[in-house]
Amino acid sequence: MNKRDLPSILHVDMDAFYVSVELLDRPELRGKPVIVGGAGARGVVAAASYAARSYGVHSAMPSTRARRLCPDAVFLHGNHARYAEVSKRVMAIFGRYTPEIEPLSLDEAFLDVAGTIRRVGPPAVIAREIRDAVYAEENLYCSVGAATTKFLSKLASEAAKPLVTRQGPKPGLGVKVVEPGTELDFLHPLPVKALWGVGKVTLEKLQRIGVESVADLAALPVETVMASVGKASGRHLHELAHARDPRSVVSNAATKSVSHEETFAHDLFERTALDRELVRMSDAVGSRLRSGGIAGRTVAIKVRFGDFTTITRSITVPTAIDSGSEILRLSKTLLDQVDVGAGVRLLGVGVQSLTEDTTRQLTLGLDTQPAERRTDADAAIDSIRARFGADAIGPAVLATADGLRPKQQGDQQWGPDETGLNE
DNA sequence: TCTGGGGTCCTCCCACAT
DNA sequence: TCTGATGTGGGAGGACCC
Repeated sequence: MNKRDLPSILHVDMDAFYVSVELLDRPELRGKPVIVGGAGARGVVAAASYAARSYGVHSAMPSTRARRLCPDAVFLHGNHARYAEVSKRVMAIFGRYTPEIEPLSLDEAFLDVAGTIRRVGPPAVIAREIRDAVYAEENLYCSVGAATTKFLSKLASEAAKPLVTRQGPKPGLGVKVVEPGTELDFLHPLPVKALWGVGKVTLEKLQRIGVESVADLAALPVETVMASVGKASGRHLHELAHARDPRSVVSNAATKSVSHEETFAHDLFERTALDRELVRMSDAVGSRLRSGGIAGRTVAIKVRFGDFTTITRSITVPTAIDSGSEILRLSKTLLDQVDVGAGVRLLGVGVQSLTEDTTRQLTLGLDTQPAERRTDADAAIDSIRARFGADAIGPAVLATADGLRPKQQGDQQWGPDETGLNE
């Protein structure tokens, strides 16, 4: 039997992951509406407990709106490092069943268990065992979908989730298997929005040609769909609507970009203030590149103004860089081209066109400091941070006002916190 | 309603080389 | 030598995902 005759692709999705991890440390909040996210005026909801969801609160919702919908909700700032640590242990549990793991985020992953069936049993049994193991070892629930393709398994895990009702949450299936031969019966009644890649804009385009359900989309000629939403998306969505998805589970996918961006509690108008933020962000991006053993040739900045219009500017250099000072210099050059007089709401720095070759760094004729010395300096910074912690050393320009702590991933994941919560 | 952060992928446009 | 077609890479913006 061909291995794809079995629903051997699993999608495992942790239930309300961030909130559930918080509840491990604060069991007194169980059953209550709890929201993890930015509590400030510009914050958003990262995760909501099922009790909070029954008030209509959902992730990506502005925190101000969530507070209006659910005034009694407990807001927690969140702890990215803690979630990453728990996630690592959960992924290790998956690893006992298959080496073919493709994490999508901290709280979900695809697993290819075709090679596990002989040892453990059919995919439904493997899914149940994984779910039980995660609960037994981490006291966390997850939902598991199993199907012959990636996107069907993802939809299946969604179907296995707890139900949100006005009366409160109801337990879900926990495990949902889409048996081969029943794919279209499962898929076609779903709203077209359920397809991966259909967001607000694409949904509106599809609705204009009369598409509401996946079945509607499948019934159209592919040319009609392509004319509506574009060639690549149209062909892709039409294939998905027929349950065709040849993508396989990719473990160890290479990172394609590293970036750091931040929304400020209040718009910044002064170039000096923006330059200080660039120093922090460039330092953070460089540090993350070096810790991952990668470097990149394209440096990009992102600027969002007070009216929410957003621009990006980028520059590509001949040789890959991973040094904070190099990234800073290029990002400053890019910011020079932007009129920031209108006030900046968000600033970001990123590096793309990544490669693992970090052996050579050139000065590119733009710097007065020899590249070799700068690379040595970066190495020294990295080793001091590794030994004494992230606060131990940092750019001198930041030392007076904000201490030395460099920006780290997840520091301000869900918007600026100006409320003093969790202080 | 008033919109975070970190990513990936797609599309369009332009410049340049062949 | 000039011109158009074509391919490619960079830059920018946008949609979408968690």
